[in-house]
Amino acid sequence: MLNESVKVACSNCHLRELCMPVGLNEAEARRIDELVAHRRSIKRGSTLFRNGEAFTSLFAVRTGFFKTSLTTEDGRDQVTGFQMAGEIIGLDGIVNEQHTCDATALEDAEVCVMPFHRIEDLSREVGALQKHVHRMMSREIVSQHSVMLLLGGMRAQERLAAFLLNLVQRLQARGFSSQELILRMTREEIGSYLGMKLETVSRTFSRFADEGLIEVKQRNIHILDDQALKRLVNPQVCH
Amino acid sequence: MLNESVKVACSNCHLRELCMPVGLNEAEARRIDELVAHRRSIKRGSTLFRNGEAFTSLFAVRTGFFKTSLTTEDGRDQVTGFQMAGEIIGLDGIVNEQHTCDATALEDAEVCVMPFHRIEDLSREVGALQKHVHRMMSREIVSQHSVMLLLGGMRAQERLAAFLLNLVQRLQARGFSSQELILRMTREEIGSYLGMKLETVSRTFSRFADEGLIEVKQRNIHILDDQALKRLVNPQVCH
DNA sequence: CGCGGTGTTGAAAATTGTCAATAATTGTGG
DNA sequence: CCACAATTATTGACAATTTTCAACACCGCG
Repeated sequence: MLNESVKVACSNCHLRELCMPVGLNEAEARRIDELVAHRRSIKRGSTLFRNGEAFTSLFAVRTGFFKTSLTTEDGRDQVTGFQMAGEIIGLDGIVNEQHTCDATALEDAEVCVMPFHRIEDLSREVGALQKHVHRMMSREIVSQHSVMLLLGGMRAQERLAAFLLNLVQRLQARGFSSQELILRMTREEIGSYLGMKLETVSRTFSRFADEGLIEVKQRNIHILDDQALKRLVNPQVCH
Repeated sequence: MLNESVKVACSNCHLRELCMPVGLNEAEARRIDELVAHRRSIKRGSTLFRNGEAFTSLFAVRTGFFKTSLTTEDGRDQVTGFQMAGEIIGLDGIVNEQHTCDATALEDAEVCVMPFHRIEDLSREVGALQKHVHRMMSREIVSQHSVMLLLGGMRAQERLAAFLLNLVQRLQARGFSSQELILRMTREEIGSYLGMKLETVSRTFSRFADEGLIEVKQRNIHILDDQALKRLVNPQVCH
């Protein structure tokens, strides 16, 4: 018979390698379980938080798929990331104790709610957690550097190829196929993230399909030639 | 009579509001002083660290001006940021204990070297430091979101306007003029950061000058109409 | 004074965006 | 369950923006 506290325990969670530190002893693992206050369900299309809301917690995605996005005063919006199971949302809110973007569920989702004061308290005592928090934030910074590389220096084809490869790589780390993927976002959202218009995204998909690199059936993508995609991203290194 | 330990004390540093937590009591302030192992001078054009080097320390810029940049296998490079006095360099290295970019001095510079293990040890004891580290990293993440907005959705004019406004705003926070600035970087480096070619940067400067928004004399920029620049970045909000 | 790095400018080419029409798909309410 | 509306996706033609290539000017420094 399971009670609630067992149900939300990180120590039993199949995602723990993704969102929690590794190599904890049993006592530490038990304390880590206290981090998650509760779970929260978010329906597709609704938001986990919005720009301007008070920041209190980080969120670990348990199931589902999110986007984070900014909306400027003049109505443009920019998708800043897509998050899948095991990834952490909300780091932007720490600096001013206020969220600076919207986090929207692209399919029905569930997150673990981790009050940040608990994370801070506990990471003062559990060195592995402290290290983990630092690494999480640093990883975010590094991965945004890659996005800058993508947005700053690449053409539409290269961007989309890099995007697809990044998605399958993350899906593969979660036990999914490295050839098949279902896009949870629209062409417009992909375009926003990649700095191109939805029509260009669509055309580039079609072009990849024409060239036999992928098969596209709406949001289902079948990767036929991942080597060719990799060569697109990194033209020089063509074996 | 000053000894070395006084000389490198953060508590006496005029930049401490920029790079250190505020509201410390005296005992805490004394401990913070231990963070800085020493100072290091970097000549213009040489690097503070390079991609692949072991990460051991964060660096606070004391004087001078840096860029951070990535170089891809196929030789493209992307400037990921410019750092001035009081700003922190090296957060990218935390995740894999290895730097993932190059940090190059654009003018003769001096940095405070803060071994990261000391930061971690001390932030376990001094809550204000822990908070400060978290806020620094979160701030970096948020400001990169703005860069994504810039690279993803803006045209050349808007990008350059936003870039200039960001620079003067940071300079102003350091007590410099909000109309005059000297660019420490080449047009090519600006272009890399903003995702455009150096020729486009040059043309856009000339266009701003033609329209009376700025005066350009090589790397000296005089901002004549900051309101117009702001309107360029945020077209809708035109008062 | 000349040299190398840096910056400017022009003209043509390439890429991407815009606008518009149409198709496919999904969700909703009868 | 079907039909309709709304959303999402594809494609074409044309326009706008940016890049590329090239020539030349400028500056600082030995």
